[in-house]
Parts: sequence; C-alpha cells; structure tokens
Amino acid sequence: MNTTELLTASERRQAIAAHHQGMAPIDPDLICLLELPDDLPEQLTIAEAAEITGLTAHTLRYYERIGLLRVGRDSAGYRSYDRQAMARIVFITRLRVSGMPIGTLSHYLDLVEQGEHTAPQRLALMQEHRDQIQQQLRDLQLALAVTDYKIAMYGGTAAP
Amino acid sequence: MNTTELLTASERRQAIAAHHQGMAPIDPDLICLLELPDDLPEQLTIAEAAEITGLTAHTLRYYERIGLLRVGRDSAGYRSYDRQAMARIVFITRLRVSGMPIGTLSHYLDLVEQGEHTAPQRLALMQEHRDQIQQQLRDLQLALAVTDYKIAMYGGTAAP
DNA sequence: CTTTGCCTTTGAGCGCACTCGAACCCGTAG
DNA sequence: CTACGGGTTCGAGTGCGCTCAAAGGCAAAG
Repeated sequence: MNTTELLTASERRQAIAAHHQGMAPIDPDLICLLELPDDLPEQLTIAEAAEITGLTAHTLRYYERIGLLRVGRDSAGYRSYDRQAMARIVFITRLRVSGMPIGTLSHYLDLVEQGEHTAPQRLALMQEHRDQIQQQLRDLQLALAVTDYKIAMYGGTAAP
Repeated sequence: MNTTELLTASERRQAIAAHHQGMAPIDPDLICLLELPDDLPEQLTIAEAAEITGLTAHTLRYYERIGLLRVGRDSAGYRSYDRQAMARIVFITRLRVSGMPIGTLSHYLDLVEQGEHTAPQRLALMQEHRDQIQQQLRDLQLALAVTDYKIAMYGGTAAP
C-alpha cells in the first residue's frame, strides 16, 4: 500500500526536498492535534524528521540524549523515526511551545512509561499546565491590546 | 488631594504591606493597559515598585542598568519611582511576557527617545510583534487542545 | 578509489534573562 | 551609640535550552 520499503533513504530525502520547494515548511493542519499524514513513510531519517517537525537534527538528538525520546536505529546505526516517534515529537513540541519546561515534560513521559497507575499524577500535571496556558492567553491578550494601541497611534508618542 | 508628601517611605511601606495581606499580589485590572490606580503615591521606593509590578527589586535595578529604564533618586541616593516610571515598567512587562526580547524592547525605547521622526520604525516594530503574538496565540490554542484532550482521558493512555 | 554528504558520539560553548554576593551607605528604634 | 533593615554599586554566577565542534563511519556518485 505504501512505498516505504521500496525507496532508499536518499531517494526519500530527495523526494521530500522536492516536495518542500515553494511551500510552507510545515503544513499546520497536517500535524494538528498529533494527527500525522497517512502517506508518511513508516521510517524516517533524522533529516526528514527535522524537516517535518520544524526542529533541527541537533535538537532531536538532544531530546533523545536527555531521555525525552527513544528512537530505533537502522542497520547502519542511523536513527530511524517511526510514526510513534513522530507523534511523540509533535506532542513534545506542542507542550514546549506552550511553555512547559523540559524537566516537567520529562517527568510526565516517565509517568507514562510507568504505566496506568500514574494516571492521577498525569492528570494533575496536565491540569496545572492547562491553567498556565490560560494565564498565558490572558497575558497575550493584554499584550496584544497594548501593541494594537501603539500601532493605532502609529508607533506611539504617548507614555512609552 | 493625595497624601504622598505627608507619609515617610517606611510608613508607606508598612501601609502597602498591610494592604497586601490576604489579597492577590497584583490586581490585574489596576494595571490593565498601563492604567495605574489614581491613589498611587507620586514617589515609590524600589520595594514598593517591585511589590506593585510583581518584579523583584533585583530585576528593576537590572532593567535600569541595561538602559531600559531611567529612575530618579531621592536625597539619600535611593531610587524613586514616579508614575511615568511605573507606566514604563508595566509597558516593558507586557511586552516581555509576550516574548519580546530585551534587545528589541531596548531598541524600541531608544527610538522613542530619539523623537517623532522614528515613528515609522516603531510602527513596523510593533506590527511585527503583533504578528508574533498572534502566532503565539495560535500555538497556545493547539497546546490547549492537546492538553484538554489528555485531561479528558484522565492523563492519557493513548499515544503519549 | 575517492569524493561528497549525511550520519554517529561526546563534551563543550553560548545567549538570554535574570539572580546573587560582597562591600558599603542611610536612617530610624531601642 | 549601636544595631538593623532597608538601600546602593559592581561584577560574577546560574539555569535553561539549545547549538556547535571534533573525530570518525557509511554509502551512493563520478
């Protein structure tokens, strides 16, 4: 059904590169709420994973080093990102950009590994984070009001 | 009309401390959109300014050191924050929490000092920042969706 | 066979925004 | 008078999250 097994990594690399000419680097809808596109190859190189997620290969390796991520290797010892790995990266990115510190994220993912009985702690963690997101939304609304106000007066002469 | 001149700094310090017992550290509405309360003393000590803005005295001194802020001194050489200084601190804080780097903020405030003819540059700067705020709002909405999803399934068993 | 280019690991370095420490100065309370 | 709880300066230290450098391995292209 899909051609993953029939293409070499470098062929896929080229295909992706071609595909990305002249379009937005990441289609936001593709990975909205962790949904990955159906035609995503089963196994991706680090460069492909970086391209798709918008992170750098450096950052992906870093995340793995600190234990946020576990990624398989191919026969040459190269990292090979499967759909689950990609989903986790997207999840991590969502929480990171919403201000969750790496330590907290790390803790949450440890809880997930530890199994079902940690659900209450994970819930508490997420609830706390939701509160923080909502606080940030309020802060941003205020900042937006100030910024719009300055824009309205063409750069703002009054009270810097 | 107000009692500023009639109270010593230490009396005002005590009054503020008393006032802040058992209430939220900062009333968000008070300083919404740079509006400061009318009964704010004309001159505040660094501790009072810190209390009101939610920054630390360390941070206020730091901001002054790097040129973000200019603050007068009293006869003893102590910093004395007037309404204009407070308004600027609130402005700085709004832009900081919305992710504007100190360097950019610094540049903007320099432009303000340089006078009216820099208005176009300030406008451009603010427009760019508004775009960034709106991007952040989109990111936060996505993060909120993910977080709510996890909360809905009590800590999230599926796809970490 | 060699070049080219992406991959690997490890440890070190960097930029930002504070945050702290040391040493010293005011002014009020006891 | 002296102690104390603020304040002052300056330079240095911290924590976070990457980001890079060095030294080397694999594999397709010329």
